[in-house]
Amino acid sequence: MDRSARAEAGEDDKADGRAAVLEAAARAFMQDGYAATSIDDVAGLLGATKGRVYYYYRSKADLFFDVHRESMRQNMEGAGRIALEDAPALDRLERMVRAHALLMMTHLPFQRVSVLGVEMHLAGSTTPRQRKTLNEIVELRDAYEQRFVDVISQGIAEGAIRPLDVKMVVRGLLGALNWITVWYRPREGETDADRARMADELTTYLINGLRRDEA
Amino acid sequence: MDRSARAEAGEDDKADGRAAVLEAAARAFMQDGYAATSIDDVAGLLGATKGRVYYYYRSKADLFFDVHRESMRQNMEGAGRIALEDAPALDRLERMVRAHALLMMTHLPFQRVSVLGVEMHLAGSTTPRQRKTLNEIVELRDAYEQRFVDVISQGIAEGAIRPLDVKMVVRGLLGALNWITVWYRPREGETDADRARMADELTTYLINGLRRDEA
DNA sequence: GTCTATACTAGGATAGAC
DNA sequence: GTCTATCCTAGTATAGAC
Repeated sequence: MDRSARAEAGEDDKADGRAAVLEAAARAFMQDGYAATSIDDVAGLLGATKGRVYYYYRSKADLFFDVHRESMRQNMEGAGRIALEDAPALDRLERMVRAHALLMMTHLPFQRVSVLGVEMHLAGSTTPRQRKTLNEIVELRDAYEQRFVDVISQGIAEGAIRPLDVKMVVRGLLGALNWITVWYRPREGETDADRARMADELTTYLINGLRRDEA
Repeated sequence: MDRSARAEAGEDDKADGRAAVLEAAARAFMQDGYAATSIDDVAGLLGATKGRVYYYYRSKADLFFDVHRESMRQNMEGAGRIALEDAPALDRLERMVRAHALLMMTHLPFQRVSVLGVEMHLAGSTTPRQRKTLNEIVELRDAYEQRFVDVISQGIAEGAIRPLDVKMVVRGLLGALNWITVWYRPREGETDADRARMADELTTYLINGLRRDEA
């Protein structure tokens, strides 16, 4: 997708190899879960063997972490940044919600793995180095959620959104959206318009519950 | 909790032993995930060894399945049944939503394991017998979701709910509610009232988005 | 960079004593 | 019913050839 952007970067060769491994890992984890996925499975998706995987990543846990980090990056870049634009809060929020919904579908492997949680699979069994990475990821996620909290707070201040428990509502909102990764599977011949329709339907519902009634 | 109800049943001894193992398994799976949980871990929570666990369950997968089945039973019994009562659809729906939210908190170990999914962990590696059980569980879940679909459809017919894509909205609704198992952790000294407040806040938001505007 | 060994361990499952 | 002892496979990670 953003291949052309990186193509001029120079260090493409190494980065591409690594990215390919990461992509394969995301797909494997999505399908079977963390522990049920073997390094052989990941290599298999690449038409390669373990050696390749271990050349780029020193452990399975590191691979897993990187899938999470990448998905957080996608979210921040795709939806989080909208929070900082200059527009009415409710408009921004609506576009953030729609963008997040679409991200869940278009980047399903990464997003599904991320949604199912880090803590779940690596409780305890981490090295200090990995612990640090884990903390970074949690911070990224918190920062992302905070964007939603901020925009909704602004919407309340602007009078477009009724007063409510912002933190609780953000949890509900993101839960509804993240849940997409649980039920969504791309269908044969599905178009962008199909996905847009699903995202719109959800967005309408979730935004509607926030509006200050003015009908 | 429902100890006294079963106390007169007679076959209590065997059932209780089994239930204790199941409870321990739910807690273990919740904490570490399916694959990262060893049978020794489950036994450890009971202050016992493998032997006890294998006496009641023939495999780890069977244990996992039973956690799912139990959580589905809790949902149907606690929230699903409300769908069949005799009252305006929107009233029933509101109570179903609140009940489901509370179930997520009060039965967290079972519910969290269930939410994180069956397919995820046991893709492929199942015996025919287990495959059958798996299908039963999926059917239970579908039947439960259908209750929500039905009630919302009735609400639309009654004119209390605006016309919308019912299936999509149910996915959003249950996603927001199931997500509770991801962020919720019981806090020291937390009361029923605290949990009720959280459930109410979410319920208000999620029901609000469905209402036909009549302000 | 990528492969083919191979070492090493964790953990599911079973047999049989008590 | 519950335990201990044991078998056995799967799968992470590494070493070293190519």
